[in-house]
Amino acid sequence: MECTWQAQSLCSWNLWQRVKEELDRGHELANQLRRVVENGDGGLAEALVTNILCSITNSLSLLTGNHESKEELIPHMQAHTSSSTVAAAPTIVESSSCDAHEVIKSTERIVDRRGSNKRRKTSNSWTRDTTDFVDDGHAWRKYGQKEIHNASHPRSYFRCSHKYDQGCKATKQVQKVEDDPCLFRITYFENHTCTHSFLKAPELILDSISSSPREESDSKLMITFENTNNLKYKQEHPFFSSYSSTEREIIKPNHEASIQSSSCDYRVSGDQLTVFESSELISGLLKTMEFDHEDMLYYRTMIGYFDQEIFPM
DNA sequence: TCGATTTGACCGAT
DNA sequence: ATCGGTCAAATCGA
Repeated sequence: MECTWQAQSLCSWNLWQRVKEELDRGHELANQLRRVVENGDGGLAEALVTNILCSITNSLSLLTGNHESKEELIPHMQAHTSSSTVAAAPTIVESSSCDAHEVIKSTERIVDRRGSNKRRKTSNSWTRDTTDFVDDGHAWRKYGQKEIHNASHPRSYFRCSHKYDQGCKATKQVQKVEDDPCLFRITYFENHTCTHSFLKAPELILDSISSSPREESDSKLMITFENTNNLKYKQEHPFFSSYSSTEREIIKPNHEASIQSSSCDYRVSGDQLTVFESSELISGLLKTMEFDHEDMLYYRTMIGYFDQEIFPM
């Protein structure tokens, strides 16, 4: 079953603008990353990589209809640009964002503070509704579950696994949506300040899907966001934020690129971005979206930066 | 054995 | 007084 970008109501002009906005942002961030890597600022590079992934994640979320409002997209962290070379970047910073380089001033363990910090403020938080559990690359530890007044579903509480060893303050709450029990509402509080979680994440694999000589002239590139953590459904889910690679290939002009997530595949070919569902690359054709050449260039450039800068040969 | 989850208790905010 | 966020002992499972 195939449908075109224009034919689908979900692919409205506003949606297109938002996807383009995310990809533009990712493109600019990738440019920043290149300059940062050249200057050897590893910390800032890490923050930029995270923001680039936010852009891609948000784009994928928009493309798959897994969104309701812009506020539900993953907010970008504010990467402090100590270097003047990246100061001009038009990075959009959500109100809930926080400094990725923020240093935890005190990691001292508070003894028996149970019940403290109640009714937390909603600032510095963001919500996402999802039907599936897509790993966000962070390690979470469930620390509580509560029946909520006037809610038919309990709320689960998670904290970052590195709360104590690195003082990471990130937490999240997961609760089934009242109107749609198949939907999970995930509310995140505070950004991760841990560095370990950055290394743990599902994999972004640049995977050549064609190896035969015949196909070399028309070689394709697949980028796979693959959850390699074998996470339990009830334990893990959110978004990816880092990666490793098992195979890689430099993107060349006129190549076809595919992106595969745990729930969807995306293929970039010519002026089209094709979306497959449930990782069924061959049989699961669902949506095809038209892009103009400029946008495709942005997308390819961004993918190229991933390969060249994040996965150096 | 050890790390993760469960679940009742605790306690501050409303 | 009630609600909701967190703690921590008990329990589970690899």
